[in-house]
Amino acid sequence: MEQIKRTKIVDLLKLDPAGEIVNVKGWVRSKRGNKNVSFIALNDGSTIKNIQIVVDSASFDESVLKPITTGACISVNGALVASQGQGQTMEINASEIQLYGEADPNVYPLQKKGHSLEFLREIAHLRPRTNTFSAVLRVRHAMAYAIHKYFNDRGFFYLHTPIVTASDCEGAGEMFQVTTLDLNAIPKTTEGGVDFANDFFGKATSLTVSGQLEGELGAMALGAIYTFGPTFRAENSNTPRHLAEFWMIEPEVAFNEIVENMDLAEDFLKYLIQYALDNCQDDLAFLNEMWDKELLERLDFVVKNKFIRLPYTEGIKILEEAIAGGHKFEFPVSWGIDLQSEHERYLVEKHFKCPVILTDYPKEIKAFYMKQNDDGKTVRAMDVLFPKIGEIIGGSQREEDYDKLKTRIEEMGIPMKDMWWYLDTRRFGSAPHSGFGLGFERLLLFVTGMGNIRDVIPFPRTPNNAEY
RNA sequence: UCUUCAGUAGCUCAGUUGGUUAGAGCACCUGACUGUUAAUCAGGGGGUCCUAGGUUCAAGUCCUAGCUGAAGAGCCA
Repeated sequence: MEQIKRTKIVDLLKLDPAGEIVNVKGWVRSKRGNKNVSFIALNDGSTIKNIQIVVDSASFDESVLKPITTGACISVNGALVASQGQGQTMEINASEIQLYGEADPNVYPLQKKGHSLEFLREIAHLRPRTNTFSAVLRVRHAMAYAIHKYFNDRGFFYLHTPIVTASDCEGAGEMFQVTTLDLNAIPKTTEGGVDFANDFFGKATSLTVSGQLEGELGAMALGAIYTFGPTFRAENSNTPRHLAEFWMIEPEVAFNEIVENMDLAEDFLKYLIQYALDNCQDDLAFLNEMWDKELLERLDFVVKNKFIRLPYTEGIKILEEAIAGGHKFEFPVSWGIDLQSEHERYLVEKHFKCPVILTDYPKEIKAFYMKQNDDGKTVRAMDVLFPKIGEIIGGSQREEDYDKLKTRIEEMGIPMKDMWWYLDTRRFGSAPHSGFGLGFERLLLFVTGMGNIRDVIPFPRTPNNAEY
């Protein structure tokens, strides 16, 4: 086969189809035709679009064409010409075809017809070859890039916080233990507990549930930082919105107060969504057509409208008025409750029909590190609530006062021995600062319109599932 | 973890108040067709009805337990 430099399909489609000889390599999506001519829809992952390969049967031996089935990988040399057919502007008249790898149709699980997402989850090693997952994964990449670009352009520094952590008080849920101890012969202390003195780190360690506390250390030196890495929660959560391993973005900014934190969160989300609209048109158009007919409309709406900013106390009033007006909730509403999903959904989807930033929650239902308001009852928390997916961002202004923070830690029974380094930020050169956490896969749920979080990460980790 | 629903061909599903040999579409194989668009047309092969018990003359269908998946809830991002 003649050696010609390969052109990706995404680049090919920008060329003038004037008969230039090109090479494409990719995976066969379908082959159809008659005894005179065959049409191969070829995809190489560079775009959701296929290139049509036209094969004149007279020019090729049947033994060459037969193994070219759905899923096979081939390399094609041929002339890039304007298409005679209706469905595409250009196509390649094949002159040479090389088979890289066949895909026995009797056992290859992907067909040219559609599959259920549940079935595709069982073949996570092959599902990136489908239109839906390749589109989702390209959008995922674009969002990861846009996140780095957003922060870099604004002078934030990317801080790498540890994945293995010794603090068990990050306060965000159950943790996975990390150990090299022999689980069949666990050493015990004289009191009967596990003796971690001989463990790898000499103490109990876990996988991180949040990089926030370390992020604060960075912000108090570099001014503005963000983290973007994997986090782990050993919660037995079986929902379309939870993963045991997921990626989180956590910006932290010195001197920002709660309003500036809200400004940052809103601007950041709108930037990312606009970036997707500008750079992932083909993939979003496909997802809109295939899975969620209101996707583009919804993305456009979020970019164009101001988020509602609402104190928790006002939110409770609205919910109480709704009840007075005859609306039925499963859970009761009163000041001090943690809002249930149905309450958040009412505010976002029924009352405002717009993203909502809820602020100033009762301190009892929020984490120890949030800055206490002067009313003595609430803290400067902010949750960004989105239609369809609920809480997409959780954040706050942090308590910068050493004594107030220490008191709160004691009140909540958090072991002080693990917190000394965190408290040092308030002992030495403390300053107001704020930050938030954005769940990367929750963002992707919203941007792609997919309904289940297991379908926006290549290899989902959920309770009872760590295949691949 | 709780509640609800589901599990029948490779995939998506139908299968009546329990009643002959369990069906369809797609996929696959064979053939037809001079340019198709998830091509079309004709024919063919393909089943541990999730598993284990139970009720019954008779179970894909009813009951019990388990396994798996999904949706809702809790927790949260």
